[in-house]
Formats: sequence, C-alpha cells, structure tokens
Amino acid sequence: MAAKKKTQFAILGLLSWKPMSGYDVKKLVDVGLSHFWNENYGQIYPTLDRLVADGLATKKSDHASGKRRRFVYTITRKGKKAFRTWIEAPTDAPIVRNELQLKFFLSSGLPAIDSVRLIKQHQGAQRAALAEYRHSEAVLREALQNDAVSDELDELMTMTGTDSQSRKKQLNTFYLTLRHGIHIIEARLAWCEEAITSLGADLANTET
Amino acid sequence: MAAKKKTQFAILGLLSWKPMSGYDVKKLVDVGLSHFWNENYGQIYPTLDRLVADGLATKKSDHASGKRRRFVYTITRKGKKAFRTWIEAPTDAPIVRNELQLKFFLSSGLPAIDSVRLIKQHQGAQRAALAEYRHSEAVLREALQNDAVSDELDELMTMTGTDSQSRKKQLNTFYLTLRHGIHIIEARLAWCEEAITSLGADLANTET
DNA sequence: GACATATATATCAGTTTGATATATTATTGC
DNA sequence: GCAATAATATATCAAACTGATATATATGTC
Repeated sequence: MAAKKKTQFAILGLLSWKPMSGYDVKKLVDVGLSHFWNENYGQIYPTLDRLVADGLATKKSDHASGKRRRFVYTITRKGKKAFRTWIEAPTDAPIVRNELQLKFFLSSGLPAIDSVRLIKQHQGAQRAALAEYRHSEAVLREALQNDAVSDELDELMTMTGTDSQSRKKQLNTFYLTLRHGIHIIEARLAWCEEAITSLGADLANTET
Repeated sequence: MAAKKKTQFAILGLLSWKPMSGYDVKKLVDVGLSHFWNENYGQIYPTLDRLVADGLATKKSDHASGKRRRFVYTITRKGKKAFRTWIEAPTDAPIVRNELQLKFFLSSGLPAIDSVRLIKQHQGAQRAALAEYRHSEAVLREALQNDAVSDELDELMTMTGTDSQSRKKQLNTFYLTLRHGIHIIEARLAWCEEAITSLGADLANTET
C-alpha cells in the first residue's frame, strides 16, 4: 500500500476554520505548522480537487473586482464528519528524518573533530530557530495576557477566520503548539552540548 | 525537482562499516536508527542496484552451505568518497511529521476535554517508548563502563562489523544517538504535562 | 515604466511509502 | 517426526509525497 493520505485531513482541518484557497492552505501551513508539518502545492491542489470529488468540500470561483481569480474551497457536513473521525482515530507516532543524527551515527569511523564540526553547525541553526520561536512566544504571551492581538497576529487570526468568542482558545492552542516546538529545539540543543562535551573528552584523550 | 535521495547515503554509510545485504541494511536501520530515520525495502533494493550501476558499490552473490542465497554489497573507493562528500555537505534541518501536533492544532474548535484525551494517549505511547530507551541506555552505559558487551549488544556489534579497536568509539556513538532520542521523548512528555495543565485550567474555568 | 514582490494555480519527474508476494532455512510445540 | 511459525532474504508496485518550476495577474517602489 502507499503512504497515508494525511494531507487530506490537514486540509480538511484548515477548511473547518474557514473556506480558503490552495494558496491560503499553503501559507497557513507554512506559518503555523512548519515545525511539525508541511505541505506543498503538488499535494495541495490535487488533494483539494479530490476532496470535492469525494463530497468533502465544495469549490467556488471567487473573482472579486480588481483581484485575480481564485478558487475557494468550503468544507461540507460530510467533510466535517470525516475530519472528526480522523481526530478520534488512533494517532500515528511522530515520523522524523533527522539528517544530522544520521550523519553523526554513520560517521563514527571519522575523527571526533569532524563530528564536533557537524554538531556545531547544527547547534548554530537550532539556536537561530530558537530565537525566532522565542520572539513568537513573547508576542503570543502578550496577546494572551492583554487580550489584544498585535498587527502581525491579527493577520494570522484573520486567516483562520476565528470569531472573537473562540479567539482566546485558538490563541492558546497556537501558544501551546509553539511551546512544543520550543521544547523540541531545546532538547536538540541540550543534546548538542552533551555530545560536544563527550566528544571533547575523547579529543583530549587522543591528544595526550 | 523531486525528493532528495538521502537513502543512497544512509546505505553507503552502513556499507562503510561492513559489506552487507539489503536485508541487513533494513535490520540495522530498524534497530539502530528508527527514532530518527527509516528505510523500506521498496527503497533499499533499487538503491543498492543503482549504487552498483554508479560504481559506488559492488554486488556479489553469497551462497554459504545450508544458507539461502544472498547478495552482499561492498562499498568501493568511489563510494567512500561520495559518502564523505555528503558528510561534509550542508545538513538539512530535521523534517518532522507529527500527527499528534497536527490534530491538536487543528482541533482547537473542539471541547478541551477531547484535546486532553488526545494528548493523554500520546503521553502513554511516549512513556512506553521512554521505558524502552532507558533500558537500552542502561545496557550501553554498562558496556561503556565495563568495556564488555552483553549478548544483545554483541549481536549488534557483529552486524556493524566493528573491530575491537574502534568498538568503544562506536559504542559511544550508539550511546549518544540514543541520548538524543531520550532528550526528544522527554521534551514531548514535558509538553504533554504543560498542555494538560493548561487545558485543565480551561476545563475548570468552563465548569464553574 | 522597469523591476521586484505578493497572489494564485498548475504540473511533473523523481523519490518515498507501506504493504504484499514469494522462497528458503531454522525453531518450536505437540 | 512433522506441522506450524518465525526468521532470513529478495523483489515489486500503486499510490503518496517532494521540490521545483512555469505561468499569469496585481501591487508596490524607485
């Protein structure tokens, strides 16, 4: 059998917030889900059309004056049901493809100094990512405390189509999702420190 | 362009330890790399043959008495060079597909109690995984301290074909790789606690 | 008015997935 | 001793997914 068709449910979940185009789907995934999920156009457009074929969504041409034509997809009752069924079904374990770990594991035959260089590059990238996440975290935390969203957040909330009633709840979901990303990046950084220390001891041993 | 052909390098890296069959590759990936990498036969066998076609490995039929025929692949000098080139090339950021996070993020419209159930299931699975990792960690730590490997570890070391000289180094690599897995699982569990607490407060609020 | 950027859809070769089919040897239970 | 089961081993495939590119319209800016 082939891969698991999760794209379908990711899109259905986004459509359950608000009718949107394939372009909107891509943008939302990129800004909100990127550290634990990703989708690409090659998958999004065919999947949207299949959703329509399966009666899980409807397609409507939207040609607002002065704007270019776009196709807006709306979730159907059947689509909402399919989405809920997926939510309640058993959840697959996270799937990871971590090239740094692969390289590290396979390069045990190379000098420790090479492994350290490898890890330090990764460490730099993860630190940069953490800085970005920390910024978003601060923005979200402020919004949650003051009950008022900044401009950059307002754009996101507009995209999700959340009404003011459930907005706080959604903000908290965003916040917790981000917290997950931060936990993971911190774990990677903690490992980098540990590995560098361990390999450093090796280095010192072989030098003496 | 298409996906990135990392399978090639994963296999090349394993062949750099020891000549082996496609079946051996699969087994090694499953036992040693499964928490940050995976490969499947549909990918392994065609890739092995392409490695041969590209001059990065050689194929040899091995038919030991009483055993069934197998094809053993040996890395060439060109293959080793290709492997090193990949090690030194920039490393892609980790790619993750975490269905639990996807569900959590998309289900902010559902009652908090549903989200909590979702997370608790995940928590159970992660706790079970952690227990296994802790066991392997103890085995490896003991081997590193006593400089003597247990039976279950000896089998793994035989598979990797490591000579006694570089064995300790390889053991330490295994250990550090496992530590990475532990850090990640602990991060996931820490997030579960945090999320459940946060949603629990929500629950208490809506109930009063 | 040229250039860059954002919006928006569409396509596709090549890679990856998850499973299944097939065959041989080893082990275990009865 | 023999039937069922597990382990070893290769091979195959439809369907899903990737990463990029092509195309076109609208907006901002220098």
